[in-house]
Amino acid sequence: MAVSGNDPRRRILLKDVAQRANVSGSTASRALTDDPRISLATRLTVKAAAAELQYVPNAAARSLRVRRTRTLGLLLPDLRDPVHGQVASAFEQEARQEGYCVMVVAGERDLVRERLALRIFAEHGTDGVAIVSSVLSPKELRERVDPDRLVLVWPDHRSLPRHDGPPVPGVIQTDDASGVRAAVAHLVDSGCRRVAYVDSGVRASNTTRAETVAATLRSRGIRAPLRRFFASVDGWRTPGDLAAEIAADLPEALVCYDDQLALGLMDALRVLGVRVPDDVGIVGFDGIPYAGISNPRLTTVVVPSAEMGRVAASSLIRAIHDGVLPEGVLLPVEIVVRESTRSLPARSGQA
Amino acid sequence: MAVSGNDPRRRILLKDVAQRANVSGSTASRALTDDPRISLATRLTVKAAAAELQYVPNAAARSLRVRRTRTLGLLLPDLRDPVHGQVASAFEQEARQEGYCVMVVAGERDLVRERLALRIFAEHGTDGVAIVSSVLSPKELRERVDPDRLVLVWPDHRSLPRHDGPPVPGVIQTDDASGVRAAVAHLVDSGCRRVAYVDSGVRASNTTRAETVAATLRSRGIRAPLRRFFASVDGWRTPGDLAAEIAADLPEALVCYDDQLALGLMDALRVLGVRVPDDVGIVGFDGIPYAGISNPRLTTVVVPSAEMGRVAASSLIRAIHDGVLPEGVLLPVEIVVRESTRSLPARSGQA
DNA sequence: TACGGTTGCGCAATCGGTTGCTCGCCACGG
DNA sequence: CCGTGGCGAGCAACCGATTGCGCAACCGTA
Repeated sequence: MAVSGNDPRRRILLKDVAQRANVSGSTASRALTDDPRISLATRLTVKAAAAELQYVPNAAARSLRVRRTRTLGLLLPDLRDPVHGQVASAFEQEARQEGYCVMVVAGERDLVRERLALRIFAEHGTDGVAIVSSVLSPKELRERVDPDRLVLVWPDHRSLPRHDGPPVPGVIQTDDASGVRAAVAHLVDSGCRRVAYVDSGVRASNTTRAETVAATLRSRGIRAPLRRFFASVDGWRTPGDLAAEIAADLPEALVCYDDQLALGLMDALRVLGVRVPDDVGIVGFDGIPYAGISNPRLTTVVVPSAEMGRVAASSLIRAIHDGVLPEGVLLPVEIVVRESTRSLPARSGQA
Repeated sequence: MAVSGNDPRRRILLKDVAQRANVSGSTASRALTDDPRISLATRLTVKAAAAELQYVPNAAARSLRVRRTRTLGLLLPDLRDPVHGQVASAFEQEARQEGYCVMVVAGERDLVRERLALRIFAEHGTDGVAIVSSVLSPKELRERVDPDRLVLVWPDHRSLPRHDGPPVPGVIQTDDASGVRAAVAHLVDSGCRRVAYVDSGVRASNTTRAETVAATLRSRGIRAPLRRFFASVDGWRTPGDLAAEIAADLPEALVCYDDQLALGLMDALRVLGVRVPDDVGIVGFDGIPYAGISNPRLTTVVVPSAEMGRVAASSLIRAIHDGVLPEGVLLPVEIVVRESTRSLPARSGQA
């Protein structure tokens, strides 16, 4: 009565389950998907057989037929970066909860690699694609990927046009401008007038953000032109070099492109004997975990990275089901004041 | 004479390419894979047709037939953690270079989720699976996944038996013990005798590492029993609580389970007015980027995270091709002495 | 001219599920 | 007693690429 066949360790197919349950393959298939046409008794029999045999369906065969893979593509610049790690983590978690799995490619901010990634996604027939901070233009992206199955995640709206207008469908952004304004306002309120902006690099320059800094300063009655520094010029420069340039004519406060830069700068300034916040205030951007435990702790604009990933996944999945892209989202940011900036000057009671 | 069919935007199939090149589907297939049986002329024609039509092969159909997906599964605890981010990044990069793409699942140190991940990998027919620091036992893992297509990556050999023996095939580890010994030796050399070990948690306790600390101390003639602290007991405790416990009877130096813990502890100790390294020395483990720019900069045992990911991927791919698992690898670690520990007291010349 | 050997390519089966359509069976109503 | 309807299940086509086998054309040689 033992049922085990003559095969040693062949993979179990639907056919085997059907045989075990004394039904046809079609019935077995329908039973496993709870097709109402199949009687409850049969359904249970089939499921029991499947469980006993440890049946594992073949996704390739299935998706060949149904033209869906329950797979999402995620393209991001770098998995090492804490922000993108957060985004990827939340994206994957949300996707998994919805029964999707995620194919990840790190494009490394390289045009060729990113295009290749999109092609891989196409070959594998991902049901949807999410793209984080691509170096490809939104236009090109929408050409290469079905725009109805595409969400764009722009934690920093770099290279994406103004985000002040109405939300663009399928685009998930953070309210950077508000964050920058809050940061500058905080600095001005605490008595700083000579505020400079430290950008990541000349090429990847975030002009929009610098402009927001400048505009906010002007709106506070500070007319002096905004000083800008660049963390990288024509390749790379060490934080030390950057710090030296800054220390040569120290502003009262620095707004940095992101926390990583801010933290690196703090370290380099310390080497030069520049004290934070006494000699210069520093504000970061992103709110990475380490900003909360640095010495001094970093004042920063906290971006909801995890939320971005989660929203990206759920929007994408909704788009797949409904066939139409959900409205764009503009996520709020929040400034968290810590030790790297001075508190209000007038009433200098508090530390 | 225009060739364009009557279809609007149907996906291009191999059939279409074949038609365009006036050959059969089989010939088209072989031409695209550079089968030597196909004449050069035909090959070029077919490739030109494919390029013109922007043909994208259907991976599902292909893998259904050839029983290979050129996909690897990567299961790790968490994508947010800098170490795992490094591993994942390097793994993905190496895999991509070899023409494989990666399906990532974060198991969140949860048995159910990890098992589910393995099932997903099975359904999708990943050609191989890499597992980083699973909560599943190596035994169970090898039961659920073809052991010849499985590599285990254990950055911290937690829950994996001794790694002092010969390397186990398919297992990639770091030489933790050497790192710990080096760390303790450094502390003792710089004059510390009352060294304590701060573990991550009671449950996830890394007894092996604590034992190594103890053994090294003994070998240096320090007979006092090793004091141990735990970053989490029955759930969670704040770094502040932990720091308070430690500060109550301050050792001369702390060896921490990892950098994240060490950095958090430094912050909490600072709040309590404990100075590092003057009042207590601190050594971390992992060598995450922030350890190099913290204040004070953290002395730590640097683990080659990226190398682990890279080796994992290349080992796995070799296993897939050769059908047999490459030898296990024990990667060296390196202690980097920075500011969080005092330098040599007596002959304070060399580091 | 006939024949064996190459060379170049096509036919059709195949991978493993899914699904439109059909069919048998049974109960019920006329 | 026969027609009708509904229920449950099976047949066979299909998804799109790969590949074993066979075949035709063409070569050279006797």
